[in-house]
Amino acid sequence: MSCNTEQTETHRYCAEVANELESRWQAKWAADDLNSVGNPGDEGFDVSKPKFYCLDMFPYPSGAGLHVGHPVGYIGSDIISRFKRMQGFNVLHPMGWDAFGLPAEQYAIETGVHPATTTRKAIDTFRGQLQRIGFSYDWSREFATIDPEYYKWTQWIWLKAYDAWFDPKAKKAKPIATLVDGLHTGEICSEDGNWDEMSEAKKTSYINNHRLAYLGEQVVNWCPKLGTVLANEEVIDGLSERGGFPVVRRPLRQWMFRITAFADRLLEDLEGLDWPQSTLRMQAEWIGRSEGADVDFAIIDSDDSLCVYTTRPDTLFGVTFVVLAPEHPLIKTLIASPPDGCDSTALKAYATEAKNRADVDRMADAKGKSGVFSGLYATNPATGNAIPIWIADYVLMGYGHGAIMAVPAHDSRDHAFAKAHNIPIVKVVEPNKNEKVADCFSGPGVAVNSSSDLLSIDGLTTAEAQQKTIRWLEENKLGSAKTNYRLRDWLFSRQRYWGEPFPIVFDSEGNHYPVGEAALPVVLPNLDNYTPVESKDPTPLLGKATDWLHTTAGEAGVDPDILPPDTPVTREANTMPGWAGSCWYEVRYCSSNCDTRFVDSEAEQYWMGNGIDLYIGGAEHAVLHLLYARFWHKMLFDLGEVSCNEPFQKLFHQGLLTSFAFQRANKSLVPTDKVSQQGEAFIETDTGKELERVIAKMSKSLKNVVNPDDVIAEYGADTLRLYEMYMGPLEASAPWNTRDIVGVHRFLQRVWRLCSDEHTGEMHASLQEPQDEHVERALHATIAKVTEDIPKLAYNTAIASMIEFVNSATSSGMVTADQLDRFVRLLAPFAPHITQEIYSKLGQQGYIADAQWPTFDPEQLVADSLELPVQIMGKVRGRVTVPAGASNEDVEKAAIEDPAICALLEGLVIRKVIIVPNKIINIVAN
RNA sequence: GCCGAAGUGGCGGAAUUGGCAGACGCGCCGGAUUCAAAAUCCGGUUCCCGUUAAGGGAGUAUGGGUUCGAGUCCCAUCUUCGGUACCA
Repeated sequence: MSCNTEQTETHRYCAEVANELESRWQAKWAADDLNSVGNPGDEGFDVSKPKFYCLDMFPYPSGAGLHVGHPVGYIGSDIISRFKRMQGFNVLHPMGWDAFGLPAEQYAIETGVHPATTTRKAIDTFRGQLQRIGFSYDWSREFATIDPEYYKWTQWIWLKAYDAWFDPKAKKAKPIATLVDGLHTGEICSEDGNWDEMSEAKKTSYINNHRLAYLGEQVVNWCPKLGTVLANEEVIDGLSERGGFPVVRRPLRQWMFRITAFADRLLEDLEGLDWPQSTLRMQAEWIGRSEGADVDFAIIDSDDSLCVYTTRPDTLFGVTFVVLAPEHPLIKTLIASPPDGCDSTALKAYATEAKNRADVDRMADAKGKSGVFSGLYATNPATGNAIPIWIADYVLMGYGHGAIMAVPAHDSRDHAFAKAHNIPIVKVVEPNKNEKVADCFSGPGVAVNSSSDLLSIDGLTTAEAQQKTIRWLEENKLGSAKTNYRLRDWLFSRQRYWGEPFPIVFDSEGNHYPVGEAALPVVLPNLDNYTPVESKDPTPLLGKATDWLHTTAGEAGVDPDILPPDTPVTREANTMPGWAGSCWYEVRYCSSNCDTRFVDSEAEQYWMGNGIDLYIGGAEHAVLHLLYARFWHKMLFDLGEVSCNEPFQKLFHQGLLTSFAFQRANKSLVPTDKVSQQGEAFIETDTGKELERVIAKMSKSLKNVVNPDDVIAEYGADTLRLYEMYMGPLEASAPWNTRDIVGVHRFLQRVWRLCSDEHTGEMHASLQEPQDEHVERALHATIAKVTEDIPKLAYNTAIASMIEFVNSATSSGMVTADQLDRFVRLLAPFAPHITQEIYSKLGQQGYIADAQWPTFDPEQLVADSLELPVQIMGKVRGRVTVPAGASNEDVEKAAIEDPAICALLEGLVIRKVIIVPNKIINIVAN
């Protein structure tokens, strides 16, 4: 791509020219703080202007640096940010770093270098790469989640949650003091008896059990290899999401978030968000609200009863057995004193095995439906029949009550179990007519065989039967309506090193006390050795920092009114998970440098009003990050700390950038550097065998990663930006194809040539000539198209229309300076550097980023005459030209009288003529 | 298994509410320029038939349907990708 070899075309736009002018302008923009936006109250900040907060999901800076897939979304957000700014918005467009978390720590363990060092280095690399692409980020707002000035406030927010409870009546979070007050005045009734008569210890425990951030004993996913517990969301098929190591389940005391209290609001508030449908659905399914009933089953020959949850109370008459999860508390009793018919040895073996089995094994025989009979029977409350109680691992302890009523005729899992263990199957729902039915019908229908002395629901539809059954259950104190959620409380402790420490300490009796605000941040201590403690028992890594760990209440900053300063205390040795920092970063950007509060209120109200206007990021965060961040935001909103209920008003997922990869006949993949092309065929260098070219993710192992630095060196950043946006729709994934880049590069060359002479570098004299009407019309059409496409993020078609304009303007050879000026403004959001250069060459002062967005005249879009296709029986047979605004009669006349059409119509009878104004004419004739 | 999205030339992809399928780019073919090449510029490029041309036919995963007219709407099937996995 060298352009200096040829004397005559020294001034052609090429890599050297692009790189020179791009670096020059970037330096100038940085020196002038072009992209610093300021806040309300700052000098020169015009609050009357509308705001546009456009946020990218901040990256996790890895040692490998950026590849070309990373900037796709960033370019997309940069274009609309620049566009909005030119339209007169105050635009907030920040960037920062999500820098705590497992990958950095794993990398540090491998290299032996402290994660702070490697992470800071990775951040510098990322920043440098991003800056070279020419984004309009306000870098003055940059921060990393590992900055103590930032995680101070992460800890502060956690303390807010620690110091809050969820009022179920008001359906909102409130300070914990309101709970204490309410209990004291009797406004709130404690389930544990009269508040004022409770012991101090009991009161404390009650309060602790109502905090939004609470210490809970949970069966956790412990990963011995990673040396940490993981959230349910971080475990996939029984293996850790990161690393793919086995995960076992064991009980542990951990910090939890009461996210389930917000389940309803997290679900309901999805409505009204401008998000991709698929993501809304995924969130809703993750929350998994279901409506049904709790039903009590009395155990025969016992005073105990069993509570089960069902979504199909209408099938109560079809319950032929009850199943308990292997972890169900009743099983301990069973093993201790086994009833007749109970093989306690088998039961014990089954329960123990199921408990210790990783979920992956448990699921491996999902179809198998193993189980043991308990020896006990329960009474079906509707029929009075005795039904057996079984223990089986297809019932999970973590959902409902860890026990189910089994309806084998109408639930496929119960059906499989009943078949395997010879349990009767009783049909109680008749499908609606004309409905295809498998041997186990689980849809709604009409109740049958559902009558007894106690209750009758025969003939009722499923919905009616459910209502009647629930009413009956409630009247007879046998159960009640119940709503359940799949969502569980959020496990928030990790045993790893590289995370935010919890601002909390324990006394010798294990009571916990918050660190006072003045003592924040609780700084992560330095460790010489952060290799995880690989063990059967969870052991936090910070336990090794003994000097830090053992301290006094005063030293730690605990309020002396709560605990005397000289009390020896132990710090919490767990750290927060990688998600913590990204739960509120969008708020911090409003005033990144504020050191008196987690965010400046005025700035927050201005920028976050109605939420972030556009949030762009990968679909892989559809559930976890977005759910967690919404939860934190709602908590802060309830507590009056932020001004809106939902942080992300509009969400957009950019597509995945894929790359070519090469596959052997056995589907194994070959690294790209071991492949050579011979004609149409791709050959593996080592074996000489032919390979198939397929599309795959970019990955180091496949050696199909493309580095943006290389692309910029060869074509310039403007070309990279244009190419990535021109590949296809922003939301679609597309394969990177180096060969195609030259297309948009040529486009920029033509833009350059439109302005100046390639031989002399001088501006074209013709720029002064009178304007060409066709070029002017084409320009208006292009302005209209681009203005319409950018808000839709339809950048590929916007670029196509600009290419069309340049092509037609080039061939006409008649472009004025004024037209060129308007055109480069149009192109500026996409290619900010070359357009800035031309803008300046045209004699404009200042920066194109601050220029006004060009406007178009709708009248210029209307042509004088139209060429319309004429169809006969739906096939295009000719075309006629009619003046714009011609009446339907005139158009029909023109079509029928057209000689070519006339000839084809010979011998046919015209039945009908359909005219779609300005579109088409169709003649129905036979 | 269930849920969701998608399937258009050699390739990436265009195509308001049903209205000229293949915009734009790549690649390829031809031409100009050049001693030559690269670069650039101009023209062509869905497939099939037609020596060329005029012209004709087929065509948006597959098979049906609705309509004057279907890439777009309806039904069934296939394939790919994403999510989810005993949630009672």
